[in-house]
Amino acid sequence: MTSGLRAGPLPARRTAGGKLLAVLDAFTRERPALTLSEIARAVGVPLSTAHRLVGELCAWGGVERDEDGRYRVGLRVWELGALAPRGLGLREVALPFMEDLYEVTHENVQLAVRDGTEVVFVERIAGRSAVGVLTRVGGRFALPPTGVGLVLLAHAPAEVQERVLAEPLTAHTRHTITDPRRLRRVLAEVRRTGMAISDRQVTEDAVSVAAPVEVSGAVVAALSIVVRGSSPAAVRDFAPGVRAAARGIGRTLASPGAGWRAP
Amino acid sequence: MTSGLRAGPLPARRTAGGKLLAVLDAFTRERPALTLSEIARAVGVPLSTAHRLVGELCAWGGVERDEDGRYRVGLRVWELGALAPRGLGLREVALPFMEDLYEVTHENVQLAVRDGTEVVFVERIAGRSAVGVLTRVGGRFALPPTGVGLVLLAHAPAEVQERVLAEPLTAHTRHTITDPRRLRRVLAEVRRTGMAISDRQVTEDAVSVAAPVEVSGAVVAALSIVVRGSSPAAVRDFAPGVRAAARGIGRTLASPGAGWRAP
DNA sequence: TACGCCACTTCCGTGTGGTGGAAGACGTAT
DNA sequence: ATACGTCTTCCACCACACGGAAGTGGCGTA
Repeated sequence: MTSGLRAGPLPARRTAGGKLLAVLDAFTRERPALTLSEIARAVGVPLSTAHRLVGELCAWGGVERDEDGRYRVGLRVWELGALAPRGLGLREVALPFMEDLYEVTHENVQLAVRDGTEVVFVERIAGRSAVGVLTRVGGRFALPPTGVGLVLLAHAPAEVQERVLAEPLTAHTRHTITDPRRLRRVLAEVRRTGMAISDRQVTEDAVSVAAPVEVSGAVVAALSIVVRGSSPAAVRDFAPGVRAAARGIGRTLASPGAGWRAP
Repeated sequence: MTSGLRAGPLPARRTAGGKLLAVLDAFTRERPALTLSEIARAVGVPLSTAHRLVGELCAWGGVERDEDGRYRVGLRVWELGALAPRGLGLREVALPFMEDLYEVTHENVQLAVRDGTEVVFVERIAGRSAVGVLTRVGGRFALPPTGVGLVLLAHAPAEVQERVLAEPLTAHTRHTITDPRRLRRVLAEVRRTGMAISDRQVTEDAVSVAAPVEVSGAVVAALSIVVRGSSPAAVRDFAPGVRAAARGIGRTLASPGAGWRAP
């Protein structure tokens, strides 16, 4: 294989197209509605340039204007996103299995994929009685502290693992693993057992158990259950169910020639 | 208000950014995976130009490469789409109401918004026993023949209604309304009764009843139930439930300062 | 092994269209 | 009235997007 076009780091050059995409990047979960001036500031271009960029996106449907004159992400982007195999495609296959799991446990059920050195949550079923979790559909989080993240990291390319292990591990609670050597041992354990347990690494009262979704040997996603608890024992009983559901999703993805391959 | 930046028709000029967006447009539900050559052909640019455009999108995360070397819509687009208020935002609010409706009826429940002169389906709950429908989440359809479309069209700006009425109405079945004057009368009826019934206008065996989702007087979406049947009587009993659920969604959208305004 | 074909990748000189300063319109607070 | 902030339009300059051409690698055929 040649060097090829792979997902790289951030767009370095300030090209015309890069700026257009930078405009979209300006929208976040915290700031989903922006004025033109805010966009110009975020992208780092003069107002007139931002005006032209936004005009282009607006004509295409990538951003929409509400009646306050502020801009929001447009329907066209959502529509395109529905074509992303790791987004809606994955969700559609996984949802029935997740619902079964929720029916049995009535706890939070989460589905996530890896993007670079982060988890992206693709779907979540949350009960009212279930423990509150920080994550949202479409949201990101660091890999090491989450159950799904441990699974995805354990089966990630060595290069990704080293990149994560090289940087300091931020502690969210006093149970968060911050020692790289300990994390290495945990990852080996995850590979050996085919599941991961995150014990109060994200919040003080939540424990999760996660399992890999495999398609022809490659781990493409991870499924987990999050419960209130203070030790791995809180989720042990759920492990077989999570693993079974994850395998079911993987099997369904592999079967119907829906073009599912590893990223 | 000045002329301002509003969503316009297709991007006319072949600008740098326009081509970048055109690359994304090349992906459809029918062709969700494309080779570089296919993209170049679809966009109408030389291979070398396509290569650069795709490289830029790839670095950003807008497209991803599977191991066959083909390109697919990337996770970043899906993630951004999750910020679209009329996409995931709407879905999150509406889903509980839709599930309630499904629980009671066990028929297809659909949520849609209008984009230009088409409906875009935002969410759908389908039972196994329910009648088969053509629509998918993220899919588009003409306004006049569908229940949700009638509702959205009836409450659309006059300019949009005239644009739809000016063009010939394509018949999907022998029940599809093709006479503009009759459509006008139906739309008036929809406004008067606060609901729409589509009687076998899309397929020969399906009838649907739809109701508007209103936020502070503006219709932002439409909710419907689709059942097997051969006359409006098949859905009459469901109408109150659909209207109630639609009102519930509208109320929830309006309440929590989640920034919901008319498009 | 040699050849042809196809899909992809890289390079670089040309000229097109992206750029951003400036000026004006509009609304709102002082 | 005056000042400020936001948005919109215009246009001359020159960076950088463009695409032809040449090179690479894989695969099937002879």
